[in-house]
Amino acid sequence: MAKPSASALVDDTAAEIRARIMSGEIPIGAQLRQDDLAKSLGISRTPVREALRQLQAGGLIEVMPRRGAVVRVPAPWDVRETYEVRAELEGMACERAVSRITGDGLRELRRANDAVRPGAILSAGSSTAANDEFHTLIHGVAGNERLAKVIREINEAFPRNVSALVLQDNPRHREDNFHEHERIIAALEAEDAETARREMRAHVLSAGEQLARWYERRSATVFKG
Amino acid sequence: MAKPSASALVDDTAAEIRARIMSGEIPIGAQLRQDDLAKSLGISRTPVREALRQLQAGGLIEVMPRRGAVVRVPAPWDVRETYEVRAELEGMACERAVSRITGDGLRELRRANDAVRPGAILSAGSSTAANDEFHTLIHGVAGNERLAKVIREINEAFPRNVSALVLQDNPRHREDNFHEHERIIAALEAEDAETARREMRAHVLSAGEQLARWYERRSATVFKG
DNA sequence: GGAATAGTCATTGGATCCAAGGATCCAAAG
DNA sequence: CTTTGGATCCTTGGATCCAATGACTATTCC
Repeated sequence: MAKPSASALVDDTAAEIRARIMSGEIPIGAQLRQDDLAKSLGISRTPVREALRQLQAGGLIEVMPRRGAVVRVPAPWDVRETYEVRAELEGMACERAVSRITGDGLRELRRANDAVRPGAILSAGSSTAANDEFHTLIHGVAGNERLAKVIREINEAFPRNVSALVLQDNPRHREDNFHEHERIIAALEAEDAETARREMRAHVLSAGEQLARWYERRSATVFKG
Repeated sequence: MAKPSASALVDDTAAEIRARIMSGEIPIGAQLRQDDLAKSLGISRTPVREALRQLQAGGLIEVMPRRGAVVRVPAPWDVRETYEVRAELEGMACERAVSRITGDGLRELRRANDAVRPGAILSAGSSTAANDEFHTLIHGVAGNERLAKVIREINEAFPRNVSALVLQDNPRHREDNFHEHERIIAALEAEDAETARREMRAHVLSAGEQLARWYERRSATVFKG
């Protein structure tokens, strides 16, 4: 799928702003003033505006007419709904991967997952990186570009650093994560499509539930002050 | 899900251009010059540019840097991939609808489908309209906003008038369509989630196959001259 | 006569300019 | 002291201007 890439500058700008939000450098709920971003990137407001519109289409930010843009604060129910959809799609990808994956593919999955085995020393963010890699590998094997694209777009709806926090703060979740991945690999190896789909689905739903709980706790804290 | 709606003008512009493409007024493969669109809409090029970028994000058009935008010509394999994803999501929606649909909901579905029963007199485009309504009703009942949104976005990737042509030119397909809908309604009424999902999945896949074949015939014709 | 190159043209991309609208702050009145 | 009304300011949205680049054409050389 050849990316037409309308304009290098606008796309780069969008990518840069997205990265800053994903990394938490621009926090959830923060105001995004076009002039600030433009000066911070050394360009004029025009490409910034278009980039913001692109991010809005992805759902990462909200733009109120004449009132500016803010990084969207996901509601817990929205996180749950989104992860239900993602779970379905990742399950589909995993099922499709069963008949397509090779021995090399399985080895790669194991390697990606071993990086986060219980007891491993992890730098900040590396556990989400490994997690992302695991899923991306499966999307690649699934052999459906559109499917991969839709999942990617869904994942861009929420800041990535939050998922990192969820994993970092809870060794228990990290361990669960690891074992869920192991079960998925086992199902792929056994060529059990039904189980592969079910395990992946459960895995994503569980991750979504953790994320939704994190946002619930966050909003409770914010409301109290 | 409150739509932030960044700017009325840009969104309206995007909607207008999208409508023109969907209706076939702007044909597949046509060049889209910003200046023409701007003059045709009585506005400046700025909102047109942003609207085009929005349409590009949806995949309806392709923008090559410095070379302008064209209405994307979907490749048959792309149609098939996309409809596989859509089939999965519509199946999910249908499964979820089983436990949520009411008697009134079932009646509405029957009414929407009866409009296209074999032998009914149909005006141009009304069969796709009825088809769209049938699916939209189910999305509403499924009770997952994000799911409905993702399906909507996927549907916006291909011009709508082509689907209309596919149905209009083939009474046989229209009839098949009607019976597939009937089976889906029956499964919903019987509260058989598994069957509802399977029937909807098959229904969407079949529609996708027809659409892909249409594009195959089209490209064959074009290449011959 | 054909091909290559240079020059012109058309169209997009980015910057700047101007208008419009909402928020905030201050003052005045109840 | 509180509330309401107005004025000012800040930020975004749309229009216009200028630069950059790819396409088309004509001319010249082989």
